[in-house]
Amino acid sequence: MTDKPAPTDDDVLGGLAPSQVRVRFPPSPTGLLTVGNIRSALFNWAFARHYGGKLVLRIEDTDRSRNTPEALQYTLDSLRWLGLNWDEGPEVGGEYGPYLQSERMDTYADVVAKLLAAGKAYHCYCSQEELDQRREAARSAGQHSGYDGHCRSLSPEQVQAYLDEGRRPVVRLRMPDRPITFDDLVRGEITFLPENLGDYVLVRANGYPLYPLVNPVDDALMEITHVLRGEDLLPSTPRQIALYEALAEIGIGSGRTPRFGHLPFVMGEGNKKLSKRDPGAGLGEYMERGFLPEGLLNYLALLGWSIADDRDVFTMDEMIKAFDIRKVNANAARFDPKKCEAINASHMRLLDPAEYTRRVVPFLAKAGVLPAEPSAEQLELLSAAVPLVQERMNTLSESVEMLSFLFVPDEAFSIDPDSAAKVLTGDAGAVLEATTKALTEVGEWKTETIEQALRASLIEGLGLKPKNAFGPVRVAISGRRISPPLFESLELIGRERSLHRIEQARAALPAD
RNA sequence: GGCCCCGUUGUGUAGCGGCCUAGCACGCCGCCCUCUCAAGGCGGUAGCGCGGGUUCGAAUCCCGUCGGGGCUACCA
Repeated sequence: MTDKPAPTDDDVLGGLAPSQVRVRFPPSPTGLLTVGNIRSALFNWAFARHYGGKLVLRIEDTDRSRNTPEALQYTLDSLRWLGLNWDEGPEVGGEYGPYLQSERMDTYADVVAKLLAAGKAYHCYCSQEELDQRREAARSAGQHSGYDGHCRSLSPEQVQAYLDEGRRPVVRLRMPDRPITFDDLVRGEITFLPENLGDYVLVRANGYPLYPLVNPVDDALMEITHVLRGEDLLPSTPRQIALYEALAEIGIGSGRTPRFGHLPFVMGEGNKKLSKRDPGAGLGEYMERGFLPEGLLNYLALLGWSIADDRDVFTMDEMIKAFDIRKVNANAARFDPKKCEAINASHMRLLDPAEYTRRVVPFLAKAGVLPAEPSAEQLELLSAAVPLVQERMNTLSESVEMLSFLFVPDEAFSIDPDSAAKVLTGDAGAVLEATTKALTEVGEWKTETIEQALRASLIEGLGLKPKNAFGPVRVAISGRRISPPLFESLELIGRERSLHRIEQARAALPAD
């Protein structure tokens, strides 16, 4: 039996050699990157790396005031932090530059002139009011509300009349009068009928080029082969295809219409697309909270894609190897902060301890626990402590409160009041007294000997349950009820400081 | 309103006509381990939106329906 043929790479590549793949990520540097943006960037990156093609970073800054140099730099830094490196674009150059649209205005003007000369585009003199009026009329008649083609074939006299009225025209693309069908890489075949595709504006009356013009023009000129982007752009795809075809006919660009793949939305709470103002949407939060780039990326990859049916933690190298745009899901996914953390935590545990140490230093420094450049001793202590906390943390920043008691000088050491109230009650006195005695008598100051001494003294000697025996000691030396393992912690702190802290805690005990 | 996309447990997914009395992960609940918290182990909870077809057989194919979302700018 012959079923439908199994999809092959060639269905995606369409005759291209893998290394000819050129994809792009075109952020508009208007602020921060959102997790949705990042997911798009990630899929493009993984796609390019999978085939050994190129990832182009193009900055879509045609929109005036919203863009600042700082925002651009922040965007670049963010991508670097994530490790989503690009082959062409700002800071790395390339054959197809410039990569900032604001520096390509001459190109757009030139393309528009050619489009106009070839009759692919035309001037439209309709005023906003006239447009609104006719659109409203069409809409209430249950018709499509796109442009009605009013200025498609104006006579020279009519044009002159409009000009005499002082009207300034926009430029519209002449849409073909036939259905436009394309085979979406994630959704399959999609068709739009011509009656729903009005001629759209390429250039504003003030001469300013618009996104629907510059985006496809740059894709054509930069010879982009695959466009992977959010599904919000799906409805504008047939218009872009029409532009590509017009450009091809007048010899601009590669002449090849790229393949499209529309990625599902990343949604937030409720049922709306995650917008940049939603909490949890911006990359900044994740950086500050100490997410690992590989953890965040791994989670984001799971939103619409999966590497296997029984596994969801993987490295970016594994993703590159396995990534397949055809296996991307078409339905919108909700961002789940809990799972994002869980995946990140898995990567935290996977980290080499030395690497964990290196990465956690900035967080300890920021919290004032360590200097920006810790001493050799401090680093040694940190290295010894990392294995104790590594598997207990979801994010790097959480490590701070788990580790600070090791570094804080005695005079600055304090006990969490809540923990003290619950554990350091009057009858903890006996426990601490016995602890002091036992610890004083410990021979070699090692985890094992410490544990032995305390168990003998508190469990066997005082007949306490482990929880009740060690709780007060834990709070006394770490300041919190939740801490790294106790005996190891005692070893790291050293006998002097341990005894000192226990004395402090005894002194602070409520008298009863 | 019009056009388009989407629809498997709470969430993310696996599933591409029989392997599904639907797998995995997160979450949640319980148990074990245990010096706290984690980690780890074991078990549990909960799903194919609905209705028609097609077929010996449908989560899988078709149609309809309902629901959700997007687009509908001289923003990007």
